[in-house]
Amino acid sequence: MAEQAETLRRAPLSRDRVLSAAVTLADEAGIESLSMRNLAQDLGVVPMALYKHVANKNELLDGMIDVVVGEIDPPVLDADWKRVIRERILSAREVLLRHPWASIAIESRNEATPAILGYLDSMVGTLRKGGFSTDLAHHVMHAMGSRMLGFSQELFDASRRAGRSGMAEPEPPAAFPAEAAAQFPHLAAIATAASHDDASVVGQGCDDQFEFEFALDLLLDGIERLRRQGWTSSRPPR
Amino acid sequence: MAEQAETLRRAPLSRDRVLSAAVTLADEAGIESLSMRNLAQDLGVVPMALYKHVANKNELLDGMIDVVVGEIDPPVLDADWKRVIRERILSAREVLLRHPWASIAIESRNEATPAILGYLDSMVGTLRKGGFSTDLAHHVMHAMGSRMLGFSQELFDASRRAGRSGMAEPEPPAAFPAEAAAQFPHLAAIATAASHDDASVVGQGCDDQFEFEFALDLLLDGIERLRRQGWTSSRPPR
DNA sequence: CAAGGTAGGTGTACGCCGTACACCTGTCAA
DNA sequence: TTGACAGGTGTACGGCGTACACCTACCTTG
Repeated sequence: MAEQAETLRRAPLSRDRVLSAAVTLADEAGIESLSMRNLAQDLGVVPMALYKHVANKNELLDGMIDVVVGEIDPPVLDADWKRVIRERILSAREVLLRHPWASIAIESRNEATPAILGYLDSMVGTLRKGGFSTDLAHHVMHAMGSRMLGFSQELFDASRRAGRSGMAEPEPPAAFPAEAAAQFPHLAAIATAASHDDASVVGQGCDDQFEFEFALDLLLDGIERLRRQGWTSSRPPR
Repeated sequence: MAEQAETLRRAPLSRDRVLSAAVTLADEAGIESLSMRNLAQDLGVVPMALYKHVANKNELLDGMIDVVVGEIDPPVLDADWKRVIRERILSAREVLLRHPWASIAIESRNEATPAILGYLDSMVGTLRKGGFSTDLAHHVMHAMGSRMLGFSQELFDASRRAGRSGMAEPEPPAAFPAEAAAQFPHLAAIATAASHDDASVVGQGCDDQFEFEFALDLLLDGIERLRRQGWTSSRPPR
């Protein structure tokens, strides 16, 4: 009887409930805690029940990615291409900062999901409307790479690390250890300079948002120059 | 006796032998076939034997990464910063193309290995010698991101996919499916344009090497402009 | 030369993982 | 009333990383 009550109390599963529970679990406990078993437990259900709503774990990840991509702001209308793209990418970045596991998940899938294709397609549309040739638009998309989706492969980047191991403690300031400083003097110089010139930045002494926008604008400015020059592929026949 | 003979015939394990067997296995069978058990089998040894030479699987991956990074050409001497950096990055790219699993492995580690730190440090050194301030060099390193190591996060890129599932068949030309073309018209336009304007490019109609160098030069040119202008961080106080 | 420490390979076992497959049960259409 | 079916359950399998106890061949040292 108690069991029956519990069964009744529980809202029935659905693909959407599974996906949003998965997103929440990954947000809170890190992507590596997202197992079918853990997810099922969160939903008060036996692991195999999930398979009535998602085909397998890969499809679950695809669904989670689409949830995240759906949170990116739609393009601003009636603005020049550069502003539209810049703002959309910065919105994507905000979304990915809310879901630090997502960039990792996107990278490790090997097919684009429909939602991502839709997003990219709309980006190309913005470029075309801004006067880019198909050719140039194509190369621009490649040049932007993952930045298009609001993240850049930073090699070793604290916020992405967070997606791996849940709420790992923010890690003490961890100034460049002396031995490493001797071995990597140039990196040490950067590390100390970055942490000194802005005392308000704690811990890792470098402002990710600034770096992201620096690279984004560097690219956008270069791209704008190519567009104004009427750049066209001088690709050798090869 | 036969067993004894086998034991004798077999060269003794060593960290180097373990690492290079692991690299070979990942090259040939794909990174997802690299399990401690498979690796041990290739070496004619029981899985736990590996743990006498590497602490655990993560440390194995770190070691493999260092092997790969060690294959990158040293910097050319006596050339201007731009050429030194460009050539070194293109060398890194060649290495990573030989080991398609490596970019994935590098991305999924969360600490830089000493070899990578050494590589990055020497890159910063090149910039500094080329007249960059520590500040600008820092931002440049961020802007280059993973391109510094010869790969860019391309979102969905055939060569990196190969690192996942061994020698997956090269996949038929796979022209943009008609239904998708309707849904993503701009992507379809790019896909057809790219595969038409160079008949010699087979299958996926887009020249990865060209795209890589396009983005690389776009960045390098923008960076060169900042350097000439004596760019300095106008980072807002906050 | 005997003794014993040690480096390195072995065997077993544990707890995770994804998921195949058979089953049960409540609901609703015919 | 019946029976199909959607959706939750239980059991089981093969794979994974690796802890831990062991065994054995060698080298050092008295």
